[in-house]
Amino acid sequence: MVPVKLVIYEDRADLRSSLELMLGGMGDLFLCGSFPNCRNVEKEIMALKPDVVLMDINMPEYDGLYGLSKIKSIHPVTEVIMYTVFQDDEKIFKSLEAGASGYLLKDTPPVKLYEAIKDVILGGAPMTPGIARRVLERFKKVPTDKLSEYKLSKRETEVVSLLAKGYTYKRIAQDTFISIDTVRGHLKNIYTKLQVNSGREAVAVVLKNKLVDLGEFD
Amino acid sequence: MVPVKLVIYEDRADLRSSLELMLGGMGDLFLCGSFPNCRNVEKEIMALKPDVVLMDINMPEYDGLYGLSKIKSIHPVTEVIMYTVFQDDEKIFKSLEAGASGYLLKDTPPVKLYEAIKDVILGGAPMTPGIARRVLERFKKVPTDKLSEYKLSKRETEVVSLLAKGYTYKRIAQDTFISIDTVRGHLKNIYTKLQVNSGREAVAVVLKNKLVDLGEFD
DNA sequence: CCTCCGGCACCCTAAACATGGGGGTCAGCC
DNA sequence: GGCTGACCCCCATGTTTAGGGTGCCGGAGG
Repeated sequence: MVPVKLVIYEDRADLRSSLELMLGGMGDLFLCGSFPNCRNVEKEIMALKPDVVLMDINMPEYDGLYGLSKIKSIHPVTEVIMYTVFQDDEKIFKSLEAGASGYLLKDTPPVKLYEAIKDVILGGAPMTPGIARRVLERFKKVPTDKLSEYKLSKRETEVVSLLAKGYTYKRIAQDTFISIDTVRGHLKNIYTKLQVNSGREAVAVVLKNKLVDLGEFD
Repeated sequence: MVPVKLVIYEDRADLRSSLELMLGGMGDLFLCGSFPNCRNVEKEIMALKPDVVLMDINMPEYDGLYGLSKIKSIHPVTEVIMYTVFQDDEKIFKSLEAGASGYLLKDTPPVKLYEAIKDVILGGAPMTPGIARRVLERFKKVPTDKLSEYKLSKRETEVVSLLAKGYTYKRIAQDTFISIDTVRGHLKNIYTKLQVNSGREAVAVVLKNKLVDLGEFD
């Protein structure tokens, strides 16, 4: 198998050189570059076209999040593993939104680091256990699904979800085979229950709380 | 360390018994029950109060998703690892929404299975690499952040995000220190760019595509 | 230089909407 | 039987929106 081309971004010189030593020594890794910050990330990535980047987040000035989004915009096939001491949700999710393929804390033992790099190449998404858990937490449904909280009836849910599609009253009336006045009536009750007083507000509420399915778009 | 109390749900008798053998033999696991379906899951969980459940998804009648949600509602501290041949998104995300702490495919080698159980106890979230990747995909912002796709200007983005909060034109005008007619003007352009023709539709579009931050609600 | 575009402002009109009434049927529950 | 809640319909009033103009300014770029 062709060796995996690896690039490291890490500001602390001592840590960087030990990473170089450690990972560069692995037979099937080819460490083709390591840098203390992301100032020239675009040039570096374009020149080296690495398979995997190990990216520290906390670096002066041009930090890891900056580097990550640059990499993903100019050479998206490069897999980026975030490597940091930080465990705060904001950094985690910003990284994942920007397309990071893994997220490791710096207390990760070297062997695991190596495994993570191999893993990411094989289509995995290596994460420190605690991080993985955080990620899963995001998926949990809001307790009792709020729909019951607002107690919208079946018909009301139907109407409001059509509203959320941007339909006019007329269109909603047609689709549900009821009169436009009835639609109005339902909306009155819905607005009361949701404690809003405009359709747009209602749409915002139901979408934010995922009360309705939007289906796919466009 | 106190042994981890484990319960297995798996309909295939052969697989179930080999799991029993394998995992029961581990010194720090205490296999306190194994069942071919979730018919009596409530009674069983209440009686055994396991630390971890290894849950097959595909079982006749009372399946793993059913079991999972029952467990999470009656004894939420029990960690549930889904264990299945299925890799389809719907099952994955339904499981995670319902509170599963891990998701393993059945091709997972036994050692990894054991590790996963230990992992989940330590607050991890063991996942087959491919699954982890799927999960991360969900977090990715829509490609190039569509904002650029729709090419909304800064002001337009601002206006439309206030609109998404349910504000009226008047309110938006006040908040942005511009005239209400200007707000109207911006909205006209926005609607054109988003290819919609009502505020509610616009709200739906921006929320679905996560073009704006809604901040937290209520 | 001049043109384009974002941002700003104003006007008008017709349509859509929010809100307040007034009704009514039917099913389920005490 | 009386009550409640979901669902249905109609009317009237005033406000808000959508969509169509027109015009002015300033900065970016041909």
